[in-house]
Amino acid sequence: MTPRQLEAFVAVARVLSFARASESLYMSQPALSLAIRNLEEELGGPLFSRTTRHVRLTPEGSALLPLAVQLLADFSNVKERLSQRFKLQKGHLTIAAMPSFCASVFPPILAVYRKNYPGIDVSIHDVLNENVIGMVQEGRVELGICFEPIGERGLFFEPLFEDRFVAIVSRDSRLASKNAISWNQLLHQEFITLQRPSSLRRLLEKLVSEAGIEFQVAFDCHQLATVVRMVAAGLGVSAVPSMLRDQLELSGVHSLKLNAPMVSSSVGIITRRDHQLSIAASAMQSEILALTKA
Amino acid sequence: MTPRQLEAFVAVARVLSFARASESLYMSQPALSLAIRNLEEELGGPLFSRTTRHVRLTPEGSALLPLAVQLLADFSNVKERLSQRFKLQKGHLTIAAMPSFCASVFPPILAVYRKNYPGIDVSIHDVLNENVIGMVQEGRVELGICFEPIGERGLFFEPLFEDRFVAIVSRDSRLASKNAISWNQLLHQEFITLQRPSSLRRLLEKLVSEAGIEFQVAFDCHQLATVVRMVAAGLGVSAVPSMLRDQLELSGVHSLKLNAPMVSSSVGIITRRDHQLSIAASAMQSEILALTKA
DNA sequence: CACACTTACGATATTCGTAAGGATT
DNA sequence: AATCCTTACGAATATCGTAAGTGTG
Repeated sequence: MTPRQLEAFVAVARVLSFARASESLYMSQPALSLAIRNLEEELGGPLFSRTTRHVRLTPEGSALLPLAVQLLADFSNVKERLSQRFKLQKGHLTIAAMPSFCASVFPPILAVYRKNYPGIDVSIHDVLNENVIGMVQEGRVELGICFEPIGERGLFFEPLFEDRFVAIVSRDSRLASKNAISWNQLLHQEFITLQRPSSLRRLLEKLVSEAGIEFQVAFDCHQLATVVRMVAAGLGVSAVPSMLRDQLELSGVHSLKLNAPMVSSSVGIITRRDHQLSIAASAMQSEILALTKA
Repeated sequence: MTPRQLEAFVAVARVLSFARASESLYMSQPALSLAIRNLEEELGGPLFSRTTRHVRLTPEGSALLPLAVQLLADFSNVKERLSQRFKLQKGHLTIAAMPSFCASVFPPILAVYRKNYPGIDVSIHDVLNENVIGMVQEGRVELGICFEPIGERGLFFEPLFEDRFVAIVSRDSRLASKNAISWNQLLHQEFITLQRPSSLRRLLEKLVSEAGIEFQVAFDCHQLATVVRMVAAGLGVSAVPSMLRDQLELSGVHSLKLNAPMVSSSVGIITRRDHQLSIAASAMQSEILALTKA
């Protein structure tokens, strides 16, 4: 019992004529006769009563008709759904990214992606850097955007760009006129940054200690936005990822390049090494690569 | 996209191995490869990611799997249902029969039918003779059992037996010792029968008037059972269809043959002339014929 | 006699199985 | 080296189309 046979059956049942049905099926009338005959033999009895002059449904044929229509519709739906998925007309994508990325370079990328693939729904998990890695490892998301993980097995890291720390100071500060500043100069100011659980704080401490520079934290809090507001209010200075630079200028602080030692970290896309990406995810990966490398 | 291809897909997805799946599908492994390949090409993308050493479902393949399983189950169900219908293992039959038939010869026939085809549910409409004809004409039932209709177009009448009227008298009656009686003798007694809307009454009046015999009704009521009880109580006599004879003896009345003029009517099965019977119905027809002609 | 479905038969397309090839553990 | 999937090619099968047959109105 093939879909083709069911189509033939439905076509004949609709018009009650083998000849007319054969036209709509794009096949010869004898071929249609055989197809119906085979179906009848497989099911075990006649579906039509033919009197060479009239074609009528048997009671069993009447019983089959609605079932066949439903079956064909289901078949067609599944096929269409899968095809759409492959053609990226439908689908779902899960991605985790660290907040700094979500707040800066990600939105315009998402806009382009959504324009190119309007049928793909995207769930974005803006979570801490460590959680990004965890969610990818657990398979809860297909893609993750975070700093390069160290020593994590089973993950593949595709680098996007180097994220350097930039200094931020109040516009009223005497440093605001400068374009660049050294770590030593920066850390002699009142320093404001995030609290310990954050990866930014940990990264900052690790990089700074490796460079042999001492620093003291005057204020720390949870939200990066708060840090920025405090800097803008003249309470102190901070160092934040460079990818936030565009945002910073709008927030009323001034950003400065930090001179050597260059403290930077690689931002990239992580995926599970042993899992193939959905087409929706690999399209997103390509999109991110294209728009950040440029 | 054929059911065979879906079966192949599901089999591979279940065991994640082309080689093992090919065994359970009773086909060679390369043939399975091709089948999957064709399915993938039709749907527009890969369903499995093959690394010559591991076979894994792609996200799209994972999406297809439950759909394919459901589709195959539906397919199988429809096929099984139709086959059962043809094999008379499942089905439904609607039949209308006049009450006298239902009360006498029909139950043992139904018992045999049910024994032979336990999967067929039977809806019996025990309605007045005229309603039997109407229900068949309207297509509400497939079979009808009634007196031979006169002048009804579009119906086919298959005669079963001649139903003669028999006289019934009280066991205490002086007529109870006789085996036969004439209409004249019977109608000189207090006569009890059904009221006018009933076909029995109409038939009785018509036949008797054609024979030129006058008769007077002392009592009439709606239920034949009541008539019988009244006769048994010695209130009078009656004439009822001969097919009820077996029942009558149990009801405490005595039945006698009625001599000429022989008043009889043909009982048979009516069907719509332009409609084919379901297998369940034609089986019932054969059963009735076999068990009443004998 | 004309129309509509069935049967018969040759051609085509699809599917299947065997054999060889390639890649990974 | 062994295992597993793919590719290649010939064979079997199924399906289709043309032509002839059959029964009905």
